Amino acid sequence: MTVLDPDQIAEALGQLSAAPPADFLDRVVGQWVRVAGPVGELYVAFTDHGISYVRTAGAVADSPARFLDAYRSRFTRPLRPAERLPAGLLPALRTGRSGSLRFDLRGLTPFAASVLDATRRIPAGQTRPYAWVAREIGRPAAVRAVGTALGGNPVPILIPCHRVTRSDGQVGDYVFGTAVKETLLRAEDVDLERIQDLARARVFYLGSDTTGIVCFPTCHHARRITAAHRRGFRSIGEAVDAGYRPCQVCRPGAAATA
DNA sequence: ATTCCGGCAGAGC
DNA sequence: TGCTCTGCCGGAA
Repeated sequence: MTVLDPDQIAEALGQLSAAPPADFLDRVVGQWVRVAGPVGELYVAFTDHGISYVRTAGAVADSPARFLDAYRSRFTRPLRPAERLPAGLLPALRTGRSGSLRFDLRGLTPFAASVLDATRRIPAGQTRPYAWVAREIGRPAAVRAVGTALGGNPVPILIPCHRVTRSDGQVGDYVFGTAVKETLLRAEDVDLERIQDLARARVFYLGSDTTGIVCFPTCHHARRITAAHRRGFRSIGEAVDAGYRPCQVCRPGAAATA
């Protein structure tokens, strides 16, 4: 075995510190930008893997310093100002469709990651219940845990947890408060009054008697049902008993086991 | 309508 | 480790 000379070691270390990889900074410290969003401005943090953290910048109290502090306490690392925006960020904010965005969601538990993955698939202008998310990810009884996971969504607005609402027709809670959740949904043309009117009548699903398909009220297909053929249901079981089957697009309930 | 528990994942101790 | 508590809920009473 060769014993290394201390001078050789020092020289080797010197070379290490003198020649870091060109992208070293990007790998260790993320960047942040402030951009216009649907509810005022947003702070957006990202790494070379994708967008990692989003907060609103609307309130006076939500200063850049507070954002940077919040980021540091959650990720235990700093941010530096970005030179340019993450690809696709502005179109995603404009359309509410974040399908092509890259996210850096390392650090989430597998459960939380699957919750966000299901949530991401809810189209703009539509809503799904917490219980729907739970069922989609194969944990139908983890309804409350879904709410907890969404409460920790590091990238709200972009991964649209505001589109997850309560089964009883109420919008439910939200990181930035129920009022902001309502504003976001109205901006996407969700008719909250109609949903609540239906809920008051104990209607949580809508079917078409011409197709025999039953949907969530905000499903793209439900919006096409003409009034004369529209029928409301209190539960999927009630709809199935009436000869309807759940829509395969919005998947409002377990498909009939033929 | 309201209230009350059950289910469950994760954080904190 | 294991135990306890809490939380963007749901459904039954």
